[in-house]
Amino acid sequence: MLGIIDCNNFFASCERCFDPSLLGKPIVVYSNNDGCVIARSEEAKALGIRMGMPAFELKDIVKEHPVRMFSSNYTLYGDMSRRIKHMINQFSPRVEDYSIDESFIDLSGLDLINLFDYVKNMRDKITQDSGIPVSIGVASTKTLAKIANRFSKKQFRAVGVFIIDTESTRIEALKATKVEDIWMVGRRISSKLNAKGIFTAFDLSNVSPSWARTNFSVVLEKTVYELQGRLCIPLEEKSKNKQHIASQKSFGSLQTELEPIAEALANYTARVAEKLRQQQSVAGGIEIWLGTNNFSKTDKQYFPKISTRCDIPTDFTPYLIKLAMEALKSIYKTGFKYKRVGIMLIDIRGKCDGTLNMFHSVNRDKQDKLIYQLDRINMINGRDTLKSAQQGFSSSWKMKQNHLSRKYTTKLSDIIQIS
DNA sequence: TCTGGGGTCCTAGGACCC
DNA sequence: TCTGGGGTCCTAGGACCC
Repeated sequence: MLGIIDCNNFFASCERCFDPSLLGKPIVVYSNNDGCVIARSEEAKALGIRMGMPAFELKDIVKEHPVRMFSSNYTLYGDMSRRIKHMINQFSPRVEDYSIDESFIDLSGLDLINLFDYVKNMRDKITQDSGIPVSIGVASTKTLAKIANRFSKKQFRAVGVFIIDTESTRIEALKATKVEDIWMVGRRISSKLNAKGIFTAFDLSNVSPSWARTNFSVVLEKTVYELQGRLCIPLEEKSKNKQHIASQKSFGSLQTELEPIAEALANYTARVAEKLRQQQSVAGGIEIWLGTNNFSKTDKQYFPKISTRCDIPTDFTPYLIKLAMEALKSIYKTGFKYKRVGIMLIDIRGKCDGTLNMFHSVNRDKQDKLIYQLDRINMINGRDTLKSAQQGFSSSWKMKQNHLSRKYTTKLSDIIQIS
């Protein structure tokens, strides 16, 4: 058996955790730029606030009801996530870190008679000790465990645990689940399934896996097997290194000049390079893109993209920034109102198996020592204490965060930065 | 006026090899 | 008039996840 532990309304719960006056109140957490809703408390859901709802559509609801709004505070959520994962590790030797608010756990070897007690205790303890309510679904496959988790939230909220451990429970759960609510079945696939007369998870569990593969994909084939109780998607304990590392953000206001866009891009490049070094990799190239506001009906649209290669695979921020600046200049054109810029590191590989260029004489040791000291200084003193001049000091491009909460759980230097 | 950001895997088609 | 068969690698786009 395996389980999935999922934090309820995670971002909203994190905000509430540090402000008891928010108990029982509708809370929403906004995306970057305070653009749209990405998390809601139960009370907010009850008011009809939908996931992804643009902020301006909330205006009327907010007038009528005291909705508390928050800009997303990933420093806080990331740290809470780290704490909860630490607790989860006390309950199972094998854990897969699946997302910021979800973990799969191996529950094999537990006597079935005690399974419920064990999981229930785990759920209560984590909820109590972290201050974030969690729900646990348990079954023989990941796909079924996800369905069990939905049940634990919907039908068995007070308990917070649901286990699919008998054939009759499995069938009952599948019959009560629509295809669009199955993990790995999105909007496109579910509407195609509906057109073929398949509406519930139970319907889908009765098709032949090879039919699913022929008519859809190997992904849906695995889903069918997993609904039948046959494990196809194993637990992955070791988190793999990223193959792409990207950063893109919408500007706080539309930009027309090159300079602020270049400054923003230099900052995003510094971020992705930092992440690259954290996983001890180097990148063989970069991809840069630029975009106008695609929601606008009147603005001229322009979405250029370009990729370039490094002379030798590298993790050296100044070099990557230089490359990014050259790429940006080659796609930037005047006469457009730009909404976002982004960078992706591509062709990522381990630092040690990076290829050398026999015609290139860069002193890598020197670069490594320099960037190591930069990372060290920034870790101790706070992000961007030491940075590239190209990253600049202007703020015209920076995102809107008008409802940001405190970084309650992390270092002083971070807290000082927001004030 | 105002609509997020960061990922993965799979597949089809093109370009190339012998 | 009639022109093979078996591969690999790369890329772009689609679908999905949180």
